[in-house]
Amino acid sequence: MTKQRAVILEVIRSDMCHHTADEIFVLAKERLPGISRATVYNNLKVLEQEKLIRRITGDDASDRYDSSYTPHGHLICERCGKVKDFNICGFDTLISDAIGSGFNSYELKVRHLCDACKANA
Amino acid sequence: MTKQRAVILEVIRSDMCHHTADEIFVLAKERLPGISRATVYNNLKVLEQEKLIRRITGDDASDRYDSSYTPHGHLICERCGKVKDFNICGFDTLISDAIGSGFNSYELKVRHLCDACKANA
DNA sequence: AAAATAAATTAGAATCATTCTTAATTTTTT
DNA sequence: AAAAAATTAAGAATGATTCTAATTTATTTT
Repeated sequence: MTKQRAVILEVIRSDMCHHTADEIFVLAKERLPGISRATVYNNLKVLEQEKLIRRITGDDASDRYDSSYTPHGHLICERCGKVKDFNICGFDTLISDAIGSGFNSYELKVRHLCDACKANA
Repeated sequence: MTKQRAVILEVIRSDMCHHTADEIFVLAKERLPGISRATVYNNLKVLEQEKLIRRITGDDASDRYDSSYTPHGHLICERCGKVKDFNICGFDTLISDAIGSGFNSYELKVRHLCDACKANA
């Protein structure tokens, strides 16, 4: 656990939002001005392998990172793009009923219109 | 509905797999040798807006396209990247229980190791 | 049907996220 | 402290997708 890796993990944990790699790079740079983009990408990969964070693929081009590895749902507003977490009980059971056991993880994205966007639609 | 668009849709429908844009380009080119990559990308976007196909974001770099717009699960092999469909009954109910009604669509990806990859692991 | 307008297509350049390469630096082991 | 291994930095390379400008095709108007 190098100091670069520690800062990257802290950045991800210090905020409920799901940042992109580039946002994480900018935020890490504030604390470690010499840090390089490659280091951010390398460590994001390492941290995900170690199950300390989770990579989620949104609707836009760049991936985002979640401070929790435990799978859960992501509620994505189709208008403003905001991502909110949500939990579903009995979900693992439902999936293994459908496909049999032996899956490694899942990602669930639900698209909707958030309250704010619904208000001025 | 231009002939290019028709061919692209046919390519997607003629096969159970979920092709990447580039694969669709190559297959469309067999029937329409002059077709350009930009046309494929443009039409994939149009076809998705018209809910004739669905774009799915796999684990690898390029998106894939599904001949069915109706939401269902995708089973993705972590090693070879192959995508298989699966259906989950009672899923819509489960989601609306968790987040309330009013969602527009969802995407569910489950990661596993396919039989072929499990065999020579 | 000809002219005018609008929409779609093509080819390739541009972009953007991510990965790769190589050298320098830091950490760990002996 | 010397040697070996791992990590980092900087920027070049890659690869998927989007953009641009010119051309072609389709549609509408006269």
